Amino acid sequence: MDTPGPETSAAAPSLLRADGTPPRVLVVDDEPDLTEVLSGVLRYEGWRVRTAADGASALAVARDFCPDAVVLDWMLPDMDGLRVLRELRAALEDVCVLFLTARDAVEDRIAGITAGGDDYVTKPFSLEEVLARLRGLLRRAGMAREPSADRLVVGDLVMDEEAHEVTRGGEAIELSKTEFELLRFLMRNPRRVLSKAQILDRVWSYDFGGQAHVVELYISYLRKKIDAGRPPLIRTVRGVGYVLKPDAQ
Amino acid sequence: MDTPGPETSAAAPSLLRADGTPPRVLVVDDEPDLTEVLSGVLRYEGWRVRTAADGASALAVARDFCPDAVVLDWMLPDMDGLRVLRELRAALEDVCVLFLTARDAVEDRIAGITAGGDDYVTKPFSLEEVLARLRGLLRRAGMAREPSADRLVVGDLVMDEEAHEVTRGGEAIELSKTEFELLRFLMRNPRRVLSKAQILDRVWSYDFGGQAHVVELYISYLRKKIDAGRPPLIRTVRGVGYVLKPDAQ
DNA sequence: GGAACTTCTGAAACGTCTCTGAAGGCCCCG
DNA sequence: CGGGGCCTTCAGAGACGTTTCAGAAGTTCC
Repeated sequence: MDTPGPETSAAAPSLLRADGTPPRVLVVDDEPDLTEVLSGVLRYEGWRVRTAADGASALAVARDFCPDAVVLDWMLPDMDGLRVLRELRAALEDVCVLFLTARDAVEDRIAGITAGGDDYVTKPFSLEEVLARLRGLLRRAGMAREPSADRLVVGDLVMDEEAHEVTRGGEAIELSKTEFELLRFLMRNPRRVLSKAQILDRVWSYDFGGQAHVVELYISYLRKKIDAGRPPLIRTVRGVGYVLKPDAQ
Repeated sequence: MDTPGPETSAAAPSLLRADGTPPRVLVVDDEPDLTEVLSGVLRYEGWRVRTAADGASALAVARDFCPDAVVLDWMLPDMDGLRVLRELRAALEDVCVLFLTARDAVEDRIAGITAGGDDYVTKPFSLEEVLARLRGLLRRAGMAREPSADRLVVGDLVMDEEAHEVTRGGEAIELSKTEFELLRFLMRNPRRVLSKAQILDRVWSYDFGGQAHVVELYISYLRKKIDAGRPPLIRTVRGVGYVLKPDAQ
């Protein structure tokens, strides 16, 4: 694994608690690799992070740490997710929970539990997906700093994350799910060169074995839809990666 | 599968007390799962929430908390619903009560009791149903902020929640109960992509074990009735969910 | 008790998306 | 000017998500 990916919020966090301190998140999973990567990226994005490997220690840490959000594996060695959720709720007033779960397992049991402000993501997931969900969770819980935090703008290119809508110069652009996530990552890091490895790490699932070639392919898809005929926003930096920036060099 | 429970009122609560603070609700049920989910959604919708698991503690909390509304299970371990209702009324001046009851049991007795301004819902219910009833209760009790709070409009599609009426371009549209609730949820979250899991959580009963396939089916029913021949309001966002939005673009 | 309607299941057809492989173009360097 | 990387694009196969149909089970109403 390499350095944590860059992100707008590292420079200017879009979310803050009422008291002005960075938001706190507790990551609970029994795979060290996963908590490792997740907490690395989250820290880089300006979150205060703590981790736990099982339900019991998660609850202990939660009581002490008072996180705003919890990223919680549904399958833990000592307790099932439902019980952890219930005890978390009992211990903390307003905590958002983002579940991590296997695609095939217990999906229906989770439905019904996420009814509040909670959310869940199925494994394998991309980091961008988790980050986007987490941001959404906190935004909806009233921790947004700016009301328009879900509106990304680069030049005349505009993305509405909630509506899953992209326009350039007012004209709507249809994107597939992967194209959308790639563009979101680019738009969250404007004027910053992103390597293919970084993009692969963020936009594709962590267990994706594929080559960097996919990134090139999807960049070309995006160009066709976004830059077609217009001044290009997506630039190639040969041997390094790609940048998204408005024409002013 | 995916995203959390958005709701218009989270961003801009449609109900407020006279003093500008959020409305207060007390949830009384002896099933922790149920109070869990209910209080989660209600909190998310901008209510102040307290819970109780039996009649005695419900009364104790009520005296201290002074809720505007009470969601009350008709079958509690220690007292029957009638007695709790009577004591609530004695303790609090203007409180609305929403009963939760089994479909087969005592329906006629409850019907007589709710004659006041109260209401009831039979188990199993959908969250949307409970939320709608609660909103109705408070609105009728004079806590509505906007007079048109029960009129949802998206493009030329109009829903009158109270009258259970839907029109598009002035033309009346007949919907079944499930179709109506699905459309209501969509109309309460216009221009926001809702995942099938979210929709399932809100519109179908909490004990519904079914798959997301039902959502797709009912979306297709709605399209047939609402979008037939006209510019489509219901859009599919592949791999993510569905959005309701006027053709704008 | 039957008719109309609603709700949900299962299966098949369809379309789109995602990724692989291969060919060709561009750029930089020798 | 030629060669080797790197990048872009095309074409296609398979996987996946969505829509639709048909029908069974349950409900409501007369």
